[in-house]
Formats: sequence, structure tokens, C-alpha cells
Amino acid sequence: MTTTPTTPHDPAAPRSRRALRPDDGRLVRGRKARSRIREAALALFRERGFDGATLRAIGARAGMGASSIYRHVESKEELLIDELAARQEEAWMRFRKGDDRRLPVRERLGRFLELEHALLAQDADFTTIALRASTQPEARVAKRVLALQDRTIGLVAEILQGGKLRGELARGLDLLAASRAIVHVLAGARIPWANGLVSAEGCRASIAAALDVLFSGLAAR
Amino acid sequence: MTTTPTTPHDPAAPRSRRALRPDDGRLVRGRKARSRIREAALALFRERGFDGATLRAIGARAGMGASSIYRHVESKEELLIDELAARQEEAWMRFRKGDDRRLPVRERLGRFLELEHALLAQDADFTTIALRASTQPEARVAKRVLALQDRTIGLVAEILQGGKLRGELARGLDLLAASRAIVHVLAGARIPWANGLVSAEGCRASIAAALDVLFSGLAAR
DNA sequence: GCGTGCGCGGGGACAAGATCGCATAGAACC
DNA sequence: GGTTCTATGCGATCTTGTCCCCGCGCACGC
Repeated sequence: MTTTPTTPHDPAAPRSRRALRPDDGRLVRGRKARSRIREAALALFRERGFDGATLRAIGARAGMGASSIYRHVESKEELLIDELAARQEEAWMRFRKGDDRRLPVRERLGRFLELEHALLAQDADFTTIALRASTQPEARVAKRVLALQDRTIGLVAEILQGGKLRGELARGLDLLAASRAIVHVLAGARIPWANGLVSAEGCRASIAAALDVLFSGLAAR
Repeated sequence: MTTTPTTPHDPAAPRSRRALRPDDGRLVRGRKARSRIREAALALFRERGFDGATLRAIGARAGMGASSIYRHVESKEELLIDELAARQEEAWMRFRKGDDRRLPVRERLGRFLELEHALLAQDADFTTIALRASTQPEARVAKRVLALQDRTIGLVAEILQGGKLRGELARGLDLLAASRAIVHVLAGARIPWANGLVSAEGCRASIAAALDVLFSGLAAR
């Protein structure tokens, strides 16, 4: 997915001339440090929100100075994206586990969105930050967020595909465009909620209404 | 629109016990300063982009120190929101001027989106920043962006309404939900473009495809 | 055993947005 | 004319993400 893997200091793929053995003490220490950082960051995000969680505080909780965090991470946003990616993964796994391809598309889609929503609703910050990250000039982070979104779109497309095969969907339907539209509408509906302008219930209702519109279409029949 | 007008230092509505006459020298000076700031900010945004335009630089060009800017503005984002609002206003005016209510909805909508897009496409920064602003914890800015978006949604709803009256749209259509969906899809489609992951043409195509989907609907007929 | 290379951690510095307390100046009121 | 009130302006300072450079310590080849 990433078009430029030539990052000089990418900790995941060090460009050392002589490859280190994966059980090298230094690498092991590094991995432990990374997981400490992730834990600390997540806890502090929960406690104080993304902006409230200072890198210095995260560093302190992880047992290191703030600047050392940059040995393992390229930016603060990346910490949150890591977490977001992990949660997405989990939500998708959970979806697949309970998924039944014989159900009507509408229902499968509903279940998927339900899980996706539950995932993000855990912290309102996630919606906010994922979006903000996608608007950061630092390309690396934005691209990761968009890649995640692309995967979501892909999953939705897969679900729709099932429905299309069984004739539940319009024949000429552009699956990709449709999936994109669904995902975008979801994101758009969540923004006012993340800003506290709409209740969780209002957000859900808005999404449901949008799905109705999407399924039946605007044009007169 | 704003639910909390009790800001202690809101320059637009000072809560002085004794109201100042609008031609009070201080107020006049303040107005001039504000417009100088706006000019300087806009010019620098154009020259160096939002992040490249330092508050200190803006202040210098406006003939004052950076900190003084905060006498007139609550945050850097607000400067850009001002500009965005002005452009929205202009785009809407231009739309209304050339609008013909007898045209098919689809066409009217297309023209509207065209103008809206031309407006934002002037600087890719606008899409990015408007979106980023809507994710800022500072409620004031986020709310202004969302209010702008709400107005856009309202305008789209108005356009759709015309089509509905003439039977071009589905009878049971939820106009508000539909308008929201359209605007959200637009925003969603613009994000990858603003990040340079999709060409302007790709973005436009994606929007067109989404509109197709929206109009004809997902479900089989 | 011993240099050597490399990953890691830290202190300090920097940039830029934001805040604070003080100074100024002009208007209003006596 | 003097006092007071208040919008404006400024310099210093704070905060926080990020960068730079140094020292440490461990693994590896000799």
C-alpha cells in the first residue's frame, strides 16, 4: 500500500547493511519499549483525550523521555493510528465471525456498521482524530488513515457484492462508488456527534436515514 | 446558531456595562486592524499555505505583533474560517444568480456542486483546513465550520425540494437525509484529493459516480 | 577479551500557537 | 482639567510537538 517504503529511519524495517537477528537484545528491548509506549499512550488518550495527552506525559508513563518516543514513532498521531488500526482489525474479525452470507445485504451491512460504530463510539476522540489525521500535511499518517478507510470500503463492497449476486441490488450498480458513498456518509454523520452537537441517538438515526435514502435512491421510480 | 455567546472577550459583542458608540476611536481602530489582519492572513495563506503562514508573519504584515492578533481573533483557524465563509457566500450568490428553477434537479444540483467545487479547488488547503477545523477541540471554530456545512445542506435540500415538487424525485424521500448524504459524500471524496492521492479529475469522477448511485439507489427495482 | 557498529535513551534546543500582565491612548464623565 | 474606563498593542513567557547530538550498552567478529 505504501508507495514510499524508503523511509530512512523506519523502525519496522531498519536499513542496516547487516540484518540483525530478530532476537537481538537491542531489538527485543525496542519492542518492549514500543509496547510500553503504546500502553501509556492509549491510557492517557482515554484519560485526557488526544490533545490532553502530552508526549512528555506519555514518555514519563512509559519510563522514558519525550524525545525518546521518536525512536519508535514518527509522530504523535501515529500512536493513535496504531490504536485505530488495531481496533478496526478487531471489529472486522468480530464481524467475520458472526457473519452469515445468506442474510439479506441490508441486514449484513447493518451488522457491519453496528460493529464499526461500536468500535469508534468507545471514544469520541477516535472519530475526531482519525479525521484530523487524514487532513494533516504529514503524508505518512494521512495515508495510513486513508488506507484504513479504503479497507473499510473494500469490506463494504464485498458485502454489497454478495447482495448483487443474489439480485438484491440494482444490476448496473457501481459497487465501488456505492461503498465509498456509504463509508463517506457514515464519516460525515459522525462529525457533528464527535463535536457534541448531536446525541449518539441522533447520529444513529441520521445514519439510518441516510441508508434508507441510499438504498431506495433519490430519483422517482 | 452559537449556543454559548457568553464568551468573555468576544470582540464582536463586548459585554461592557456601558455600550460604546460605534464610532468610538478605539472601535474604529479595531475594525481597521481586523481587516488588515484578514488581508495579511489571506495573502500569506495563499503564498505559503495555512501551516506555512506563521502568526508572527501575519502580525508583521498587518503591522502588529503576533500576540495582538489575539485581540481580534480567537485562534489561527478562525482566520481561515472567515475566509471560507466569505467564499461560500460568494459561491452561493453566484449560483443563485445563474440558477433556473425550471431545470431538472439533477442539472441544478450539478451546477451547484460545480461552483462549490471551483470555490474549494482554488486552494487545496481549504478542503483540508475546513475539515481539520471541524475536528478541533476548540468548539467555537468547529461549530462555525459545521454551521457552514449545515447551510450547504440546506441549500441542497432547497434544490431537491424543487425537484420533489415536480415529481422528479421519489415521493417518500427524506429531503434532509438526502441532502446530508450528498454533502457528506462530497466531503469524503475530496479528502483523498486534498492529500494528493487522487487527481482532480479522479475526484470529480468519483463524485459523479457517487451521484449516479445516489440517484438511482442501491436496491434492485 | 576487545574494538566496533548499531539500537536505544536523554537532555537540550527550537518553532509556533497561545497566554499574561502591563502600557497606551482615546473617550466619557465630573 | 482631572479621573476613570476600556479597547488595543506589546514583550515576555509558557506549552508542546519535534529535532539534534551525544553517551551508553549490548551483540558480533576477530
